[in-house]
Amino acid sequence: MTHGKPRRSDATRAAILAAARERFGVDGYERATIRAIAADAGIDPTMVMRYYGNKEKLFAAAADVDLRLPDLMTVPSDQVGTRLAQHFLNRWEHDEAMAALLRAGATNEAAAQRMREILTTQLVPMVAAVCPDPSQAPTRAALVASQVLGAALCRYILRLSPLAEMPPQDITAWLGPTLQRYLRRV
Amino acid sequence: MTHGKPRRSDATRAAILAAARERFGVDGYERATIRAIAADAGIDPTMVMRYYGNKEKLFAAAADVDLRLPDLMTVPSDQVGTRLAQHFLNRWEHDEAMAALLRAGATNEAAAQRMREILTTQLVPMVAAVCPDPSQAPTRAALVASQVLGAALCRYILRLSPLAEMPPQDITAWLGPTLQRYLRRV
DNA sequence: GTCTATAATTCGATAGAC
DNA sequence: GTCTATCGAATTATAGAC
Repeated sequence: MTHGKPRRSDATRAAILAAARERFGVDGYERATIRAIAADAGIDPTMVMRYYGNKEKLFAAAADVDLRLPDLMTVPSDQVGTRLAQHFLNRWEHDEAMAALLRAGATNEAAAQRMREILTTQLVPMVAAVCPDPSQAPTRAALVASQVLGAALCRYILRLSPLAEMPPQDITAWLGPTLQRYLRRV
Repeated sequence: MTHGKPRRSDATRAAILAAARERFGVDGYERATIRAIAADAGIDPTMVMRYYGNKEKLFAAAADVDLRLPDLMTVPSDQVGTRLAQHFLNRWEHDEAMAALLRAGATNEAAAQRMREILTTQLVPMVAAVCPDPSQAPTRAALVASQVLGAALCRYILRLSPLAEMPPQDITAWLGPTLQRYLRRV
């Protein structure tokens, strides 16, 4: 969301956001401190407050994730499950904001609210486009979320063996048929 | 684990544990305070420290959960998935310690360690008893955990609609085939 | 824009009277 | 066993000098 004129201190703001995503992702909302985030970003803690107002707004900015869901209409209908599993695995591996949101959502109501919004506004419409009966989209999307978030929880947060060490393609092979069923089963 | 002689203040200890399970379950590890737990139990905060030493030990006592897994050997092999889904739904609905452990495990390393122990010592052996190749038990158990924990996360922690409001039997009907595949698919 | 100093809370934990 | 009082540390957030 680029405004008309880029501010001079956008680099500093970006450094703060990167540090915030990492800290919120590793420590969760409560234990991630403004001080630690500022230290990681190499600036003064006061600057964080100046730029983002308070801790809650900083988190909202750090956890403003876009699932970047693919267009499943171009995928053969018997492969949408595997394709979606691939996509989510890739997103989790490369975007720290995903872990930040998940970890914080477990203990912080505002973060949980944001997760519900993201799932409702991004995942549900995509599911509605590929599932047999669009009126079932919220239910099917919630089931997809339950498996995707559960796998991410076990792999990235709890670091449960052997799920934490498995190659992404192995996980995709297991989760693909599950998501396929949640998306398409009549 | 009843010792030889029951102590006089076991009622107080039990009240503390019940309050701790609720607070840890609702607030997570960091935001659940000794003061709030003591207030819920109707006693002095000092007593909590006296009985349990410190916050970490109190949580360990509150989150000492037993999955009470059923003996799936007595269940027809094509129904183990549904039977297991039923069991977990029932456990989540009736034991606050389950939510306490899940919520805390997301932000507290000690709690995550306890979850790994519980899954390794309780779930893996059960899976080994019913899956085709026992050497795959850790992998299959982790997949079962990913779906069960993910569903619990969405339903009880994030309160994601419509999963949060669905009747348990509807959820069982969806998750049963998934768990069946994770347990038995060759 | 940047930093020092500090206000205002809150928490876990302890000492000690009774 | 129970409670009062409090310590010491950590946190978010603000005020204000430069």
